[in-house]
Amino acid sequence: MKRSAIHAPAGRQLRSLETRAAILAAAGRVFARAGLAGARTDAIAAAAGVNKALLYYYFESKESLYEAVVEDHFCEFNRRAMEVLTAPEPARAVLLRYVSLHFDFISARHQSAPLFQQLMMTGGTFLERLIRKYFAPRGEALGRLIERGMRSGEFRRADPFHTAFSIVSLIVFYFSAARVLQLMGRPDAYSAVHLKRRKQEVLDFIRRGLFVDPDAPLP
Amino acid sequence: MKRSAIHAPAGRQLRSLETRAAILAAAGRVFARAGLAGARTDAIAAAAGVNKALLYYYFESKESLYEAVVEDHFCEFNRRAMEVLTAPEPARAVLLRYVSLHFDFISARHQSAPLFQQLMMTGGTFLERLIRKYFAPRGEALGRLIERGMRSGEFRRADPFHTAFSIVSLIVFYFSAARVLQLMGRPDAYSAVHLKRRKQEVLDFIRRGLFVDPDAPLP
DNA sequence: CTAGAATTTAACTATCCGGTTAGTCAACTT
DNA sequence: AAGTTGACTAACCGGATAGTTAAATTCTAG
Repeated sequence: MKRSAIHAPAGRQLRSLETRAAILAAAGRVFARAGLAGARTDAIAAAAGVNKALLYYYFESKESLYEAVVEDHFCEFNRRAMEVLTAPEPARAVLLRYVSLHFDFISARHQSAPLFQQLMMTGGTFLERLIRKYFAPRGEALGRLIERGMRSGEFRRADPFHTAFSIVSLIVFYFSAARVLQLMGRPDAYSAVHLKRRKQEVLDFIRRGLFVDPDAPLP
Repeated sequence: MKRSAIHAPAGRQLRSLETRAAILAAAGRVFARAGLAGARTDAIAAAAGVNKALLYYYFESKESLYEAVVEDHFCEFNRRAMEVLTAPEPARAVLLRYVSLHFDFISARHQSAPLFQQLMMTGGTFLERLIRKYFAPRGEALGRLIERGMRSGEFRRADPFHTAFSIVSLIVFYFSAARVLQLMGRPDAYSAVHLKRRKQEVLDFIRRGLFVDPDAPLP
């Protein structure tokens, strides 16, 4: 009997999905380290523990593999981000929760930051598609949240777009510079202690920089 | 008669310097767009309007050409930065001037941000050397300035290292994301109008986020 | 158990690209 | 004027690398 689509995959089918996932994970690691141009397909295959030809069985080309890796990433993040950003609560609380989410998401996946950084410089139609599908909606939602906070008097008046940008900068840049930090004698940027401290600093800086009454407790 | 060293170069010598500079400039453009791995030596030669073999006449390898480009860049910036950072004036004023300098430096050279971004992910001994020579001294000078401001009561108390990091984030990230901005319908991130507005936002955000009395005029 | 589809592999190929070579030409030197 | 040197180029080389092929293996349906 042919296994129907509603059943959980098992046997060969499951194995195949696992292989695919292993390739994606390995590709993520390699692309994060070396970038699209610098990554070697042989290295990806080796890291996944499979033959190189398998890459081309599951994916069309090196580039489409790269795209799958990246899309995977942003898809999940955006789902969670949009949920948080559109919550009908005071803008201050929502913003801080969003910052926390974004920070934790990157913290939990060491490939996230380098992948994102590489991505921003690729250009081309793929980046364009990603932006339309993920960045733009999220950026606009964040912008609307900030505007709402300004109207309600929670945030000081400023350009919402640039404010959103500044917030993202504070979150993301730390991770982009992790390698530099390492060579500057801070080898464990991703350790729990340092992550906690950095997150606190970011939250404080944003509170101070944006909130009308930074020290008021959240409702 | 052999031309003595004190004379300005002329003739063949001058021409040679110009060629070298043309190669460096072209390489800067190509590396900024494509990264070290993505750049093609043929493309660099074509952009410089010279034969590819000339690259190897003036530089040892693609990589050493890349290093020359990058070092050139940071050398000049650091000279100016250290000057500003060590000025014996109120920390508030010095900090804002430093932010302004850094922002303007990147603004004036479109390759600066992508080059820097690429660099941060290369790793290896070259990055290590650059960090020791430029990043670390500058970072420490900035840290000391911030500590001074905290001691004098101009800045709120916080971790000086992370504070420095946040400040740099706010300055740099905007330029790193210029391509993304372009695809999000803000095509002219480097236009005078937008630069001015961004700079103002950064300065405001830093004042609010760090200064004890953000609205006090500078002495 | 077996036919045959799905999955995996070793070995191969075409192309790209960093780097080299051998030599030309114009500018300096004497 | 003759010789020397520095700047530059056309043409080439070979190793690296993305991508292919055809055969082997594994799994499942019947």
